[in-house]
Order: sequence, then C-alpha cells, then structure tokens
Amino acid sequence: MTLPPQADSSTAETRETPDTPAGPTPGRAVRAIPEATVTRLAVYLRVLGQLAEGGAETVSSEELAAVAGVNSAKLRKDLSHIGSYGIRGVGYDVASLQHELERVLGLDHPQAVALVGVGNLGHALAGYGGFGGRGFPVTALFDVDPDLVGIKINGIVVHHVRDIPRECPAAGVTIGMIATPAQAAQSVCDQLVAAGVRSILNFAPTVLQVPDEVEVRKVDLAVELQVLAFHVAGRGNAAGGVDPDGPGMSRVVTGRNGSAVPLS
Amino acid sequence: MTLPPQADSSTAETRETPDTPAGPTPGRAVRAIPEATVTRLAVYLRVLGQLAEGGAETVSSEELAAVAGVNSAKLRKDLSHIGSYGIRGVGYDVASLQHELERVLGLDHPQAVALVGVGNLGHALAGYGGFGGRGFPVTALFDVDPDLVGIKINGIVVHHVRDIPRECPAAGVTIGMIATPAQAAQSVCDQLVAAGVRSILNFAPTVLQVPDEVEVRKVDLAVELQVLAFHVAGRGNAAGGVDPDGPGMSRVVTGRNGSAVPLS
DNA sequence: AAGTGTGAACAGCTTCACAGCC
DNA sequence: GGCTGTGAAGCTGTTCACACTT
Repeated sequence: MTLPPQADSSTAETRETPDTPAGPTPGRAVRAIPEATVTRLAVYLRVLGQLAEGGAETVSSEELAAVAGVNSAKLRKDLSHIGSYGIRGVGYDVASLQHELERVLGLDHPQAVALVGVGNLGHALAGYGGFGGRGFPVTALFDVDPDLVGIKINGIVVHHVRDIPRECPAAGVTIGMIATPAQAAQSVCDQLVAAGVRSILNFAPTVLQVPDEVEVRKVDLAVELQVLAFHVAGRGNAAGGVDPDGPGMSRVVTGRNGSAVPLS
Repeated sequence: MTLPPQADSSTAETRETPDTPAGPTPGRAVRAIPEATVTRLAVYLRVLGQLAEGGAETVSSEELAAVAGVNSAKLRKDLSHIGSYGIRGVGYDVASLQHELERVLGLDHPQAVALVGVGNLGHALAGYGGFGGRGFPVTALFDVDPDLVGIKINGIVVHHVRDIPRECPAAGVTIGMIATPAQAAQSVCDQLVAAGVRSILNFAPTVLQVPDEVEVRKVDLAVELQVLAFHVAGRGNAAGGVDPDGPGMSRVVTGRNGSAVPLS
C-alpha cells in the first residue's frame, strides 16, 4: 500500500495526435504517423544502409520487406505515410529513401544524449561509441558514486547527478537515458525533465511519472526474459499449428521496439 | 541486393495460436493469452513484489493499475485471462496473485539462460547477477575472442562459441541472449537453435531467421533512440492538444516490452 | 510486365459500462 | 458500498486485392 501511485496513465501505449478532442485533424500535412510505423521506419533505415553499402541503387518493396522481416504490404503502407517516394514498376531509390527517412525521423540535425547511471550496464552503454552506427553521440554522463564521478569514459567526464541542471542545457541535451537502480530512477527523471529533456529511454525497472509532453520508452530485460519464459513453458503457442502463409522459416514474435547493440 | 533475404515473416509481431487455419480454437483450456497481456503480466508481477515487500496483503485493481502505469479496466481484463483470482468488494490477495502469475509465466521451474557475446554490453549483462530480481540465472557464457574465452565473469567461465552444442544441452539452456556484432548474430542464432534453444533475446541489429517454433524478441537501442528523436523533432504529437482523460501527469508512450536493468 | 499506393475488410487490443458478488 | 469480471463498442494496426503508373 505504501509505494507512490504511478499516475493513472489511461492514455498510454499507442497514441498519436490527440489534438482537440473532436476534429479529424485540423490542418496538418501528413496526418500523423502511427506509432508502430515509426518504429519500423527506423528498422527500414538501418536495412537501407546495409543495402547502400552493398551497392544497391533501387529496391522493391518485396526485397526491402524481406530483409527487414516484415511483409511487403505493411512496408508499402508504412512508407505511404511519409509520402510517395517510390516509382511504380521500379521500386524505391535507395539513397533518396534513406534521406527521406532520416528527415522524417529527425536525424538531420542530430540529438545530444545524456546518460545517468554509469555502473555495469550504463558503463557499457557509454562505452559503445556511435549508437547503432551513428546519429546519437552520448555527450553527458552522470552518476552519484564518488568513485565514478570524475572518471572519463570514451573521453567523456562523468559528472555528479546534481550537475544535471547545469550540464544538460549547456550540452543541448534533448534525450536522456536512465540506467540507475530503480529507487533512484524517478528522482533522476524529474531532474532531467526540469533540465529540459523531452524524451527518456528508461532501463530502470520502474514506471516513471512524467508530464504529458515528455515521452518515455522503456527497456526492461527481466520482462523480456519472462515473456520468453512464458513461451518456453508451452503457454503461448506451443509449436502447434502450421503457419497459414510461410512454409518454413520466419516466426518472429518480437516486441515492438527496435534494434540492438553490437559490441564485443 | 546482396544481403541474405531475411524470410518473408508475414506472420510477425502479434500473434497467438494460429492453430488450424480454420477453427475457432479446437479444445483448449484458457483460450490463449494475448501477447500484449503477457508482457504486462510480467510488469504486474514486479509491482506485486514491491507491494509485498511493503507489507500489503491485498490490492484493488485500481491501486495495482496505478503503480503499474495502466488503467484499471485493462488490468482487470488482463487478469481475467488467467482466471478469477480476485475477490469482489475486496481486491486481489497479493501473495496468491504473485504465485499465480509466476505459474502462468512459467517461472516456477526456472529457465537456464545462455549469453553469447561477452564484450561491452554482453559483459554488463553477464555481470548483472539475478536479472530484475530473480528467476534467470545466466548459466553459460560464450564468445569467440581468445582474450575472453577462459575468463570468469561472476563465477562463470566463458566458453568458445564452438562449444555451444556441448555446453547448452548440458546446462539445460532454454533461453539464449545474443549480444554479438550484427555479422555474427545469424550464425550464433543457428547454433543456439541447433542446440535446442527455443527462445532468443536478440541485441544485435539484425533480423534473425529462425524456424517457426523458435521465438525471437529483440532489443535495439539505436531504434529506440530514433523513435525518441522522431518525437523530439515535433512529428509525433508536438505537445499539441489536451489529454481527454488525465489532468496533469502521465503520458507514457513506451514500446510494448517490459522492464529494465538496475545497476551502478 | 512489374511494382507502387490505397480503399476496404479484417483482426487484435483497449475502453466503457454495468451486472453480479462480497 | 465497493470492487471484480466481462459483453459490447470503439479504435488501431494489419492484410488483402486491385486500380493506377511507369
């Protein structure tokens, strides 16, 4: 019964422009891109990068979809949300689609990222230079541990958490990552928000309370494993029936998030 | 154009018992729990643990939902999928609901987890003892780097990847985590599957091809950040309208996965 | 002939609102 | 009175299939 009530987040999970309670979209351009689509756009972008390296100039929705692990109808619908950049009878121009996706995702002017919590996982995240390839320089590190404050990781000094209000605005931080223990997460979150951070990636096993205009995404490894355990236990779909469409390979259940961190 | 085609995973994302193409569920008991619900059950379980520590004996759906960051109707429907364990007029018994969730998630007989790729992030994952609290002992570690093979992390020896066929069955591994560079991931995945692993948590930025009976969940940090960048860029919902339901706090967009890793 | 873009059907998940039980 | 469990309504996201373009 103790425990802080975590906000009645009725409005969660899936949502786009709530805009005015009534009104089918006042007067915008593209009409808002579905959340699920945005996540996949990031995947397509990664795949396009690989294709470009391989020297491809154009791709069909069929090919791109196959490599991205979705079906082609979904891919086409996803891309249709950002406009018509394909050529009928031909496919998509790899380079221009890449640019278009980068633009839509807001990667043209890159974001500065702050990471709070530099022990174990946090340290690994900080050490991984150039997230997923590029675009997200971790520019500020914070912790409370006196043994960690002051050291450099990947050339970046670890500041004390109390300096968030000074350092974050100075570095132009717009995205925060929280990799602290659960107890500290809410307090850290509040400080990031006060410092102007609009988006947070939360690795701590707690539900964060934030003002409406702040977006939180969470990565909870224990939950991931438990969901997998559920399927191992034979609940889920115990290997049961045949897949109506594909013959052999390819059942991927996957959350709804994106990618991964290469390292080693 | 090069690039291995990644399987036409038409059947992806959200899916339960496909069973026979026709037939509204042959003759099973609970009727299959929705994927989205399973993910949240894991969250409820975590929250119940906190409540139990705080000495609570019963919780109402309202309270539990508040702490878990969902609305109470959703929580009740979620719990209804696993049976009727609440008491009308009172709420849920914390301890018995905990046990029930553990049973449904298959945590009563715990799963052995293998981790492949022990550099940077992998090292952090291995070092984090007792995932999210409990239930998932990492019992086998693998890498190809001669400098890493043979060392111990948290008391566990790192084996060479080529020993997967021997070590995994020996340790009874049912869940694999892949934290290798992207190029190595598919090959590692194949070896895990050959060694009998049924569920995989993939941190490498690649879409994995697996047989139908194997489940893959992925965690892609670059994609998470890009989705956040999208919202920072003002696409998404720029802070626009008022939330029809809640007054102040609480817009959490969150992917659809679960928890986090405490550390530091 | 090949392949995109999209309306329309469909499926799954969420929210509502209330009947039923304590 | 309080609170659970659930049919029914509503919404979001997926899949189909085809008109349209090159």
